[in-house]
Amino acid sequence: MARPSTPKLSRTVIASAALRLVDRSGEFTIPDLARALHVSPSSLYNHIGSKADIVELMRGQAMSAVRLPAPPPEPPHDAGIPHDAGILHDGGILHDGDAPPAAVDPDWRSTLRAIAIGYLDSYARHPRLIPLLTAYTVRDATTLRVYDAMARALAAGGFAPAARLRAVTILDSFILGSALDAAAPAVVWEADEAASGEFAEALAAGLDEPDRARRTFLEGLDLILEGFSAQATRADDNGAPPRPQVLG
Amino acid sequence: MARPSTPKLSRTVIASAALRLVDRSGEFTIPDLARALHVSPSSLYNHIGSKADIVELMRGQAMSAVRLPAPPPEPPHDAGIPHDAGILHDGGILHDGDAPPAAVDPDWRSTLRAIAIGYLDSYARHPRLIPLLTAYTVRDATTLRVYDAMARALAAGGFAPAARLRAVTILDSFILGSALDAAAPAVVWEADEAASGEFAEALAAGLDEPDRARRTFLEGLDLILEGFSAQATRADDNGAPPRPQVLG
DNA sequence: ACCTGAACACCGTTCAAGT
DNA sequence: ACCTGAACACCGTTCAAGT
Repeated sequence: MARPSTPKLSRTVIASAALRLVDRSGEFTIPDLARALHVSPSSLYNHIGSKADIVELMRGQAMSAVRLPAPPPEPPHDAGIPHDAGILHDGGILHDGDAPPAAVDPDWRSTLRAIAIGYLDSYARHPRLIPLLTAYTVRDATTLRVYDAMARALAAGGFAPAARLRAVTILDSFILGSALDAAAPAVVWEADEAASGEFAEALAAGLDEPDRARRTFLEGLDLILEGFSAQATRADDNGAPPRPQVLG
Repeated sequence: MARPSTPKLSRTVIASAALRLVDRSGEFTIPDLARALHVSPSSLYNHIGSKADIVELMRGQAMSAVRLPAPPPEPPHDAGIPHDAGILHDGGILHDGDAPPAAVDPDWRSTLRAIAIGYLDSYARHPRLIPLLTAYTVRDATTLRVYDAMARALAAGGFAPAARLRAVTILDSFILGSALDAAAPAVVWEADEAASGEFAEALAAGLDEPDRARRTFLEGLDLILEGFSAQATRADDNGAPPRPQVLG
């Protein structure tokens, strides 16, 4: 049986099987993967170029679960579309009501927050994948979509391009770092190390709090978002006329 | 020449050579490492247990460069520290004052900032090492020292144990994430992907700003520290005696 | 176009043998 | 105690051969 009439493999099927192996054991090898797919190792190379390729496929699969607010419908430049698009609300700041041109999201902060949480949750669903992702630069289109959604929300909040890049980077760094922390408990406390001290005390008090990683993430996220709001307001006070601008 | 009178290897020498390989190429193999040390591969196993062992040694070596504020001189428990008992409560958890805050650091925020920057810089000196570190849980004593220094500064700022753990975790996550971002540019922008949009605009504006990664890190760090200060002040207002407040 | 088996270069680790 | 060479099981990748 050399070539089956209907292909046994596809990039999607390979990525799913690899992700299952990683979820279970934290790693995967080509022979393992081939075995899980009832296929010979060399068969995989009809669909992928290298093992690193498979890692990128897994990244895409994990990220495709992030739900994003609908991007603005790309209006032709004469459109006076009443903007209310699929934006998430959970009670935040309101900006004054004169309608500026581009993407208007009066609740940009809640939008940003929802994206960040969805982004973290996608990682959290596959904790053991995360270390594998850190070795490579992102080329995955799905992940870029997430970045773009964050950038859009920030633009709506008045962040100029350079400030926007810094803000996305700050969020991305914090999210990835938090995912790593959640994946492997950051520290193994070994009794003989130093059983006293302010950090030991902190560990004793908080380490087995249920949902610790996620609650800590939310606290940090809100700290950062609060800072962004302050930046936006400050730029506002400086008198940027129609739209608040956080300057580069 | 089986056993030389003076050993050719040591854990330190192995770690240094491995770190040099990683700095140069982003990876290391046992044969490569042996070659760099003019030694046979099997010789290494007289000093280390496994390849993962070497990674931990490299982590320790990288972290040993972090300069920390001197820890308090461990006073005997009758020491007459004038304790102004400014323990504050956090989220309803009341910490009574039977153990006075050991170190009174009126400038806890600057201290924390200095530690965080030193921590990031240690990573930044060995960017290609970072991905290798994410696969393992920290057991390295040097790294624990850094956590402890951060916890001490936070305690001086009035953070109760549980809040202290959350704050250390937030900082650690952000620092590691930032180091990863600095190590590999977070995104390769490929022209055919989507050459327009708010994120593309941001990349165009800011991607080749000199020192981008570090400046972005500092901005995020100050955002987080500002948030910590606000938390401390808020807890203060809830009825604890006033504490010195440092503005950044 | 897609699967297979054989083959290759390479890796991490072990171990008996040497001093 | 510490280095060596030989050996082992295993890995990622290639490729001619089959349909």
